Amino acid sequence: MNDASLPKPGPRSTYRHGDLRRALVEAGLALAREGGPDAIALREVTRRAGVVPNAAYRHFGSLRDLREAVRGAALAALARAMEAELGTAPGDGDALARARARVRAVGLGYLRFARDEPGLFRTAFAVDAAPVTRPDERAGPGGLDPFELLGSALDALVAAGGLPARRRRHAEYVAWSAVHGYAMLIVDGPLRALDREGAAAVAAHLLDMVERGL
Amino acid sequence: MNDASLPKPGPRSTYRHGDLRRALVEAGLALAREGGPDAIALREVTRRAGVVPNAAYRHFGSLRDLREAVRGAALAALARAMEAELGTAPGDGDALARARARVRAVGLGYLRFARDEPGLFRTAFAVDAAPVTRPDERAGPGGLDPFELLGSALDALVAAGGLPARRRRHAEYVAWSAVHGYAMLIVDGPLRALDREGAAAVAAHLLDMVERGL
DNA sequence: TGTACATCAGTGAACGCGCGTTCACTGATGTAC
DNA sequence: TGTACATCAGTGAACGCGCGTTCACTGATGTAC
Repeated sequence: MNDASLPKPGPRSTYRHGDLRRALVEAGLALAREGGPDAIALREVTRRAGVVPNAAYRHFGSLRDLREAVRGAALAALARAMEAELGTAPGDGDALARARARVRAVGLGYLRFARDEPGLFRTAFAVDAAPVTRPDERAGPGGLDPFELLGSALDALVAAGGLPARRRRHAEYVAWSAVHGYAMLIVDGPLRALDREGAAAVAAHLLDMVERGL
Repeated sequence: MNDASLPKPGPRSTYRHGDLRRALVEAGLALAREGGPDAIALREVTRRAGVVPNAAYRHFGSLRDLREAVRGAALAALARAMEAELGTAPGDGDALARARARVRAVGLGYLRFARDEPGLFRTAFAVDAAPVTRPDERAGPGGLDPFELLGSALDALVAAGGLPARRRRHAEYVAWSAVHGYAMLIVDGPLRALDREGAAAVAAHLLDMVERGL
């Protein structure tokens, strides 16, 4: 959070903060991690950043804008988790097997993030009347946001002959729905009670169904 | 809301309310319908019920309890929508076709409710640290809650030979996840932008996938 | 049938809280001369 | 290299708000005699 790029550690010695915008988003992420999207309060965020409440208004027009920035950062964290899982997908086998493995990895990364960071996951998909984030704010290191990562894995699957092109269009929404729903039920909902291995087994069945169903 | 069982219409003429508990839950449902679970505020609920704020404490121990009651009522409304859709499922064809149609109806009812009542839908699945509702509070007229309706449709599918018994266990979660995820993405999320017929087409594909994938 | 009384659902007033946002300010920083 | 100055990021104090919850109360209702 307070990384080495800030002028000095501890209580600020310089009058200016240095990188307050970033610090506010980081504090917002920490709150979201702990308590979900509703836990992001302007006063608490500035408190954690060691700054007076209205200082936030130099960087965000309103609480809403701050929340939106935090939401973008949560989406970027999700994208990062998906990319990490993609990185472990096997590179051997034929093109079709590799493409299938990548689609599966996208789903697994999504589910892993939901399980490990429920607060951030909920934040990433929080309702907000004006859901506009700058594309680069919600992308992972590869420059793609979570939805685009899925899209590109499906494109590769089509190219490898694993998915008829005419099914491509809805495939995106259908696959996403299945994985998203499971994530929600685990994170939020009635499936919270499932133990770790039960959850993993259901996840495997779910991804099987998506593969078969596409 | 104020139905004929209440002593008199308009401003209360009698000192006692008559059925305040019910009136509070109804007012909570109205708020949830308009603004989702977070819109359920004790003061606003009592205001709408025409009663002083602390009157609510005769019927609920805290705001949390009131919210939980409203959540149960939202689940019951969902169950009602699913039962309504089940009522339109074709009764002709062989047992297998009928069982399939019923599973599909369960999914369609769920999606229809999510589309028509997004606020109630979100309320029905709102996180709350102590998620305990009395079973009869969340059931539809048939006495089953939404999850049990799905379960019974799947049982019938197994009985009709449409689903291998060994797949029964996870089928519940897998099917639910797919439908729930789509509902969430439509209600809350990035798929809000889909128009009505696009949404219906994707829904059909999704249910196809579930049928095939099970 | 009439009266005294206990019950308890709803009243009225007040509490302290954290919130988002506003205003006029101040003083560290970087730039122009 | 040194000085005057404009900029603007963060300060300090205050606002009004709606919230959940508490307390002591009151008076309509139903019951016992």
